[in-house]
Amino acid sequence: MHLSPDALVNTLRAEGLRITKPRRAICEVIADGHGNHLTASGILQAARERSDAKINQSTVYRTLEVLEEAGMLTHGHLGHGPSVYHLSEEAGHHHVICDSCGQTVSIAKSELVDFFSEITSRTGFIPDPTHFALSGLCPRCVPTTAS
Amino acid sequence: MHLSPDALVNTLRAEGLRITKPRRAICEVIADGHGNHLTASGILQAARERSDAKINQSTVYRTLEVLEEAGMLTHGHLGHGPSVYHLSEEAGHHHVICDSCGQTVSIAKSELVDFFSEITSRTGFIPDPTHFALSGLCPRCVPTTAS
DNA sequence: TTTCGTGCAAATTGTTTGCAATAGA
DNA sequence: TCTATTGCAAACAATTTGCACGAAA
Repeated sequence: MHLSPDALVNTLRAEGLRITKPRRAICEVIADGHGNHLTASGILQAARERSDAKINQSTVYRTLEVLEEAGMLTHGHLGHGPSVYHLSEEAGHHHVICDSCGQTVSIAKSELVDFFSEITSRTGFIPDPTHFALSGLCPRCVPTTAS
Repeated sequence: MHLSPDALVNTLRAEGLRITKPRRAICEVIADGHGNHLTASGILQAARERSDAKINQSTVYRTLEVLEEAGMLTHGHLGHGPSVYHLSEEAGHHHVICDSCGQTVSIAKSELVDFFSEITSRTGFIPDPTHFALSGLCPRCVPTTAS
């Protein structure tokens, strides 16, 4: 179901890029993090743990960039804080994040098609659901809005 | 139609806060920027131009914070780059931003109610349309998607 | 062997904070 | 007066960049 690290690595190879230890480790972390919203620093940490190579933060950013250009990876913004990354394959959902507690929930892209087609017909824009989060308040954080 | 600077200033006063030259200038800039997406540094620049007082960036941030707490101001994130600010009054719209050229378009909140109520019934989340941007591609930047 | 990719350190950008001086109420 | 607010400078967090070395192809 989920992409294997090799799929990522092979894509890089197919692009004529070199496969290095840091890149391999980063690919593994990303492939492993299925469904999770990984941050650059989280990826760095995890990559360091699983590789004996010395890995630098800038290498992580550069590799993420390369993977994004290859179309394998997508990043999004969940409000404040660092960007989050996940496989493009798994990007078929919309993030909803709680302003108050940070909890996130996903909504399948298929449930948004009506909304998106409406936006397109109204504005001409073609929405990219992989890149934006919808903020709001989760049930737990909704104030007992009396006052 | 649009809020006057005095409305902002008076709100601050009503909260027991002091009215200083920097604050007044910042309120003027915000009230004037109706509909625009102001950034902190843009506000600083404009405030400096219209006031003889020396205004510091940190004062801008602190004043924006105070105005947000007072419910007058809202900030949002349009993907990369700095946060954008506008009057809460004018926040009844959704931002759509082009990933490629940065052009933004607004969609009235009223056109999103169906979508939002669907999200609420599905997830329990209450969306806050003032805080998120929807990214995508504008008509001009849509590739002649043949391949 | 030839470049591409790396680590490192320093630069950038956006934002926040500590603190002593200042100026609203 | 009295304390909220300010300017300043320094701290911070996320990300980017220049550069010489090291290692994939």
